[in-house]
Amino acid sequence: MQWEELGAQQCSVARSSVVLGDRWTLVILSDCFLGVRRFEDLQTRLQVSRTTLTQRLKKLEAHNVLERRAYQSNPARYEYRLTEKGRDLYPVISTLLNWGDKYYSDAAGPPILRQHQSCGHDIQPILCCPDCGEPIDPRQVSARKRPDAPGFAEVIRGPAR
Amino acid sequence: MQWEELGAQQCSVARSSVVLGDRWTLVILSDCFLGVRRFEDLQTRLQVSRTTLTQRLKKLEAHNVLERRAYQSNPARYEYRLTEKGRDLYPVISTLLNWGDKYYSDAAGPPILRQHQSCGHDIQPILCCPDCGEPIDPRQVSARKRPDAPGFAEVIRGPAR
DNA sequence: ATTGGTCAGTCCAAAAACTGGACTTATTGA
DNA sequence: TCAATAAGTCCAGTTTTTGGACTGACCAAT
Repeated sequence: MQWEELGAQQCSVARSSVVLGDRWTLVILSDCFLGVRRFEDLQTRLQVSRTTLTQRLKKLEAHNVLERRAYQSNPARYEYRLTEKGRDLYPVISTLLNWGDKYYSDAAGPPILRQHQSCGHDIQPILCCPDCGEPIDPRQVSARKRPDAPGFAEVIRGPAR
Repeated sequence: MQWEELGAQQCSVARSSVVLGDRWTLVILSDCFLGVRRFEDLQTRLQVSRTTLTQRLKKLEAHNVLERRAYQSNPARYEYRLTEKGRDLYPVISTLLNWGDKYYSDAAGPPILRQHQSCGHDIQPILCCPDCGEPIDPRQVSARKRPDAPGFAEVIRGPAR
């Protein structure tokens, strides 16, 4: 199966993977959330090859995750900014960061600290139910296929196996 | 930079990307969360090449995200189950699903529905502050380098630019 | 007793993606 | 005039991914 064909699948994760599923995209976006906007900065910080970085930025722009914008002319220079669609990836990056912090940080703790301005604490955001407000326990969430959805998602997890 | 070298970086997202950052891993894990456990099922559902699926499963096992377990002998047959570390990826997959649902689902709505058993609603989990309980607005979260952390994360986003 | 099916892979050659590094173009500051 | 900065492009070599055929052990039906 080719890269783009994956997007035709009846699964939102598969469709998202067309844009996000490679070695670099998530780290690039993570840097974007830290405020890094320029080609040179990204390249230096991430040590990604220039070719690959160019391709990723083009792809993210094509998918409306980043916006390429001139910050000067003569010579024209561009920076990359998160769009609304891009900013909506914050929960993904943030939970990924939590996971990496838990399993891959050294004894001294996570390399990046996040502070919630509203309450002042250093936090690792957690997943909650928007209806009842309780923290989500994965075993309390059952998945099922939307009745009229096409495709064969026959195996669907019920509650708390 | 080589695949594994990326893991040496001072960034939890970079380290996570060593395991998760490719075309297939996230969709494979997504299927695991739906209860799919067997090689043939994954291959048929995802249409991934057998070679790649083998490699991904081996990698996920090596990184302790999945556990390979015999469910019969003669002939030996194996299934793949999420470990605790794997289950801890639920928030990542779940927020990714939210994003895909928002930007890539058709008019009829998301292909997979998730129901919170505790309160009975179909939900899309949201990110909350574990301290004050409020939903997270990314602009209310500032990131900074842990003071003694090595590496050069010079550009760090302050609050609400 | 043979045939066909299931399952978890392995093996291969071709195609696609990624790599480091040199190069380009236009400007500014020393 | 020389060096530096910035956002890329270009190239040839390496690494990954691909589809599809194949394997080996069993089972169930003819």
